[in-house]
Amino acid sequence: MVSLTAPYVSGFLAFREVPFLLELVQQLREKEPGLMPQVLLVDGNGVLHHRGFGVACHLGVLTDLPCVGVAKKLLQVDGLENNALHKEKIRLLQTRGDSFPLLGDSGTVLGMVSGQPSPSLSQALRSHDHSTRPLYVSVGHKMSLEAAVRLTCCCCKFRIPEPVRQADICSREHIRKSLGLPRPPTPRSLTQRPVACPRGDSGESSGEAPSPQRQADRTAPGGCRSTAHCQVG
DNA sequence: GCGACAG
DNA sequence: ATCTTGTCGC
Repeated sequence: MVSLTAPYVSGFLAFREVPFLLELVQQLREKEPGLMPQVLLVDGNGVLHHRGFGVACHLGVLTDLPCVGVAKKLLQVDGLENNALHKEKIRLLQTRGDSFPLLGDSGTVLGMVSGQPSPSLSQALRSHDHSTRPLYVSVGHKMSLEAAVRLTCCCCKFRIPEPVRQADICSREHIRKSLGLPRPPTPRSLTQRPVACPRGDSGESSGEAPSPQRQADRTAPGGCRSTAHCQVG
């Protein structure tokens, strides 16, 4: 468990979370090199950012590991808007793996919107609610957007990629056990969790979702939680 | 009051 | 992020 001090400010997520994620990767390098992931799925954006350098880029450069930015909401930058047209494109995504590029005013493809990862989920939501939300995938470091989208999609059992989802679940559980239920008077709890996946030769590559390996949770003023996950191809 | 808002 | 409301599926 760690304690964050920097507040969350849109556009500056990396300054709040990268220090701790980087430390975890470094600890893994020296203590469990065999568990070093080949790629990290980061809960946030890569080049889909105000300055073209989101948290996934930061972590990638500092760790020298391939990174993918996976956001749940569109960061409206470079002219990109979560407007009616955008929503219509999302609505047209029909099957698992369907996606469309996010082309900014600058002419740069900043990322891809990935459709319903789960067939069952998409069908259920489509029949009753068109609000099924996509994932916003962007390049973080050392990987093409196409590969990033494919990898992300392959990690999805449900909407959120399993490495990210498990880190989320585990960190919440950790906080629940150590701090108990959050109380209104006290600062909100915030967590952060990186997940590591073993390389193919380890017993884990049984074709299943990468299991969460490590997590670092931290509480801070204004708490929040973020995750960096790693996944093996 | 309204729009924005990665986590 | 967190919270609330509503709906469907298991």
